[in-house]
Amino acid sequence: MKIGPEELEQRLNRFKEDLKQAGVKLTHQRLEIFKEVARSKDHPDAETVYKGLRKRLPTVSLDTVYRTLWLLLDLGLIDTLGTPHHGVRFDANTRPHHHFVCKKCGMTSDFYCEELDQITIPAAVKKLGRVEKTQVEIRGICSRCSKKIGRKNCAKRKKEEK
Amino acid sequence: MKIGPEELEQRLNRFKEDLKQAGVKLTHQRLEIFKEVARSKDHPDAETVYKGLRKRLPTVSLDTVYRTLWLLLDLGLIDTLGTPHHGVRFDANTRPHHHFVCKKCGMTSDFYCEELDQITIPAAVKKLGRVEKTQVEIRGICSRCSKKIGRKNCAKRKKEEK
DNA sequence: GTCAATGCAAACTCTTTGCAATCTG
DNA sequence: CAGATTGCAAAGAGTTTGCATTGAC
Repeated sequence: MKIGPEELEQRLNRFKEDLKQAGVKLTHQRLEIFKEVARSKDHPDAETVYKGLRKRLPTVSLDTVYRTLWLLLDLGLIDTLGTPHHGVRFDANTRPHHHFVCKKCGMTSDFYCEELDQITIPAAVKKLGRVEKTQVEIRGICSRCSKKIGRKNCAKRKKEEK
Repeated sequence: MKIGPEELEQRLNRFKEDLKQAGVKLTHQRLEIFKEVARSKDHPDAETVYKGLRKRLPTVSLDTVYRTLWLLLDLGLIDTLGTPHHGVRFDANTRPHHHFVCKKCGMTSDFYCEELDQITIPAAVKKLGRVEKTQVEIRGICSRCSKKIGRKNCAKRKKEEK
C-alpha cells in the first residue's frame, strides 16, 4: 500500500495537531521520525527507522528514535506488532483460541469463540505461504491499565510502577 | 483453561513420540520444561518458565530453557506470541488490515479483506478491556522459509544464514 | 562408548537511563 | 526564557554462544 501526497499532508496535519493536544513539543526529529514510519510499507524496527532517518538527519540518535516511537505509540499515531516492552512469550494452548492484547502492559488473554474459529481467509493470502493457524487478535487497553490514566508515556509509566 | 490429567498424559506421550521422531533425546530437563509450559495458563516468557522450573529442578540453567523452548517451537509443540528473534516492530498502517506472520523468519505482511474487517467479537471480551481494533493474524511459514527445509532449529538456522 | 545435551560464564543485541547542552513555544 | 527534548555515553535487560562435562541411547 502506498499513500498519496494529499493523504500524507492530512496525516502530517493530524500529527501536528495531536502533539499540540498532548502538550508535547513539535521538534524536527519528531516530525522526521513520524514521516519515516508513515512512509514505510513494512513493519520496521527501531534500528531500521534510525538507519533510514540518518540519511536525511545525520545527527539523530537511536535513543531519540526509541523515545519518539513510544511517544507516537502513546498518542495512538502508530501501533506495534505484538506487545512492546516484553521478551518472547510462549503459548502452550493447543486448542483453537484467540487473543485479547493490552497495548499498554502486554497482558494477553485467551478467549474462545467457535464462530471465530471458522474464519475463511482470502485466497490471495495462500500465496504468501503455508497457513498453519488463523486467530483473531483484539488489541486495546485492559481494564487494569484503563484505571491508570493521565500518564505521559510508556517509559515513564513503567518506571513509576517499580 | 485447565486441562485434565488424561489430556496431560496424552500430551506427554505425544511429546515423547515427537522427540523420538525428530531424532532428539528425551532428557529430564526437556520433559520438565515441556510440563511447565503445558501446565501454564498464561503466556510465560523464558524467565518465568525458568523460575517455575527451578522449584523442582534447581540445577537447570536459563540457557537450557531457551534452547528447549526454541526446540519445542520448531517441533510445533508450542507457539509464540508475536515473532521470535525480533525486537519491537512498528505498524504505521492506519487502514484496517490483517497480518500474515511467518513463524520462522518473522516476516509480516499486511493484507486487506473487507469481510474480515467486519468481525464481531464476543460480548465476554469486552469485560477484558476497551477494544481499539480487531485484526486477524494468520500464522504459518512464508514461501521463502518453506524452501529452506531440513534445518534443525531456529538458532542454528539464524547462524547458518550469516 | 558415542554423540547430543547441559551448565557455566562470557558475549552480544536491543532498549533504557542520567545528565549536560540545546531548542521549542 | 523556562522547561521539554536531544545526543551522548554508559548501564540494563533479554538472549545467545563456546566449551568442558555429563548423560541418553
